[in-house]
Formats: sequence, structure tokens, C-alpha cells
Amino acid sequence: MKPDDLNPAPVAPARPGQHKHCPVRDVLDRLGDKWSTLILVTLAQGPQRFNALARSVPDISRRMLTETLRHLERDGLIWREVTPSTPPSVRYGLTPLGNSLMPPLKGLIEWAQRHQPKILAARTRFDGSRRKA
Amino acid sequence: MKPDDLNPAPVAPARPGQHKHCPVRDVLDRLGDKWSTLILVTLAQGPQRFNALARSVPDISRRMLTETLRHLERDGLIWREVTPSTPPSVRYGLTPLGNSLMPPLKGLIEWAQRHQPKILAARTRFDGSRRKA
DNA sequence: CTGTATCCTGAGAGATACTG
DNA sequence: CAGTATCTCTCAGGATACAG
Repeated sequence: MKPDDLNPAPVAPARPGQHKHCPVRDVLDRLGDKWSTLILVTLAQGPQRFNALARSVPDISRRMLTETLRHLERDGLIWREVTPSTPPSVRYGLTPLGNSLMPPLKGLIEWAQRHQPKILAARTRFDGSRRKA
Repeated sequence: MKPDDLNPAPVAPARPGQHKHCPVRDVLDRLGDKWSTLILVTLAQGPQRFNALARSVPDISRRMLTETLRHLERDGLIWREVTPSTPPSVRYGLTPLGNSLMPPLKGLIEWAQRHQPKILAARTRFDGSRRKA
């Protein structure tokens, strides 16, 4: 493989004061946060309303759900559709951009599922050999 | 007493009992942390010594470098080879498992690079339309 | 050179209560 | 129903000093 592909932009310092944005960091940070990925894969199965999402993603608080949805919307990964009825209803769904993230994300998810046993085994091995005397 | 950094997943749901540990979460949490991906990508270009890594990943502190390397080693993604010379030298490199992560990871990185302009545009649009009156 | 041990701060995230 | 507003607490992670 071409090494250069794996050594993309000089990685941003990610430090205060200097925000040279590394696009990769940008994406991975979002994926790394606690709920974004969960919401994305949930929405990948079809648009959902706010409360439906809250139910699909157990243990998420309203606050975090709102916040995460806003982030994803801001990044153009999901859309938000308000129907001003009474009571109001709001639907969320993946944009084309959001959908385009799914294949690579799926790749990662599949990797995770396939290799989880190996990871768990490695941890056990590591912890075992590290057991304090 | 200091909390052991290598203790079992602290990332589990805040509420114990409710939700099983999701393997995907497991992986994404690691990728989401600040340095793991950078180190993996760097090591994908070949084994490196501790200080070489520190130089390749600017702005990482020794503490975080050590800690991240330990995590990755524990998960079986990288190996660690100590040569007890004076001064000692330690090399790190990807294991086969670590290498198997590269393709999906690379997929994500490429997505990020390709779509960054769209994301930035979406943000500008969002922030613009949200400007409070 | 390759780490460990502490200390400290700030962002992330839970609980709760209120509003349109 | 779909959010917003606080308050608080934890903990990732930076700085620094020490150690084998």
C-alpha cells in the first residue's frame, strides 16, 4: 500500500489556540463520541422521530440526544424536518452525505464484530501476563 | 492509590446492567480517543521506536504515548519489543490483527478526506441559517 | 532512552426541571 | 412532543518531575 495514503495531512495539534483542522480527526472525533455512531446506524434503517430515537437508543438522555442530533445536522449528515402540528413532530433522517458514510462505517463495524473475540483474548492474555506479583 | 488506566472498560454504560457491552462501541471508543488512530496509522508505515513515534506524532506527551501504546498492545493491535541494551530501546509495530484494521480504517479516512469540503460547507450553511436575529 | 507517578484543568455527559 | 436550562461530577489528557 502507499504509505502516503496513510500519512495524510499533518495532523492537527488539536490544541487550544491553533486549530488546523485535520479532516480525519474531525470525523473520528465525532464517531468517537458516545452517541453519534449509534444514532447514525439507527437512522440508517430509516427516518425516525425524536422520541422513537430516544427509545431506539436506550440510556441516552434527552439532552445528549438533542446535542448529538444538532452536531450531526450541522455537519450535514442528517436532516431535520419539523411538522408544526399539535403536538409538534420532528423527524430525522440521513442525508446523502450521511448515507455515504455508511459503507466505510459498516466496514469498521464488521471488523469490530469479526475480531472482537481476538481482542478479548488478547486482553485476557495481556492482563494475565501482567498480573502483579 | 492511582486508578489503573488499564482496568476493564470504563466506557461501559453509566448504568450497569441495562446494556450489554457492544463490540462496536469498544472499537469506536478506542478509535475515538485522541491518539490511537494516529499511532496506528503511523505504525502502518513500519515499526518505530518510542521516541521516533513521539516525533512522528507531534504534540503527544510521553504520558499519552505510553498509555495509548499500552491500550493498543493490550488489545492485540500492536506488539512491543524490548532490547535491553544501554540505553534501552523499544520498538512497536502492528500485529496481524492491527494490520487487518487498516483497510476499514483507511476507508474511513478516505471518506473523511473526500467529504471534508461538504462537511465544512454544511457547517457554514448551518451556522449561517442559525444566526440569531 | 523509555517510561512512571502526580497534580490539575476543562470538556463530556448524567440528572433534573422548565417551556413552546 | 420536542426540546432548553442548570448543576454537578467524572475522567481524558496536558504539564511536570522522577526513575530504571
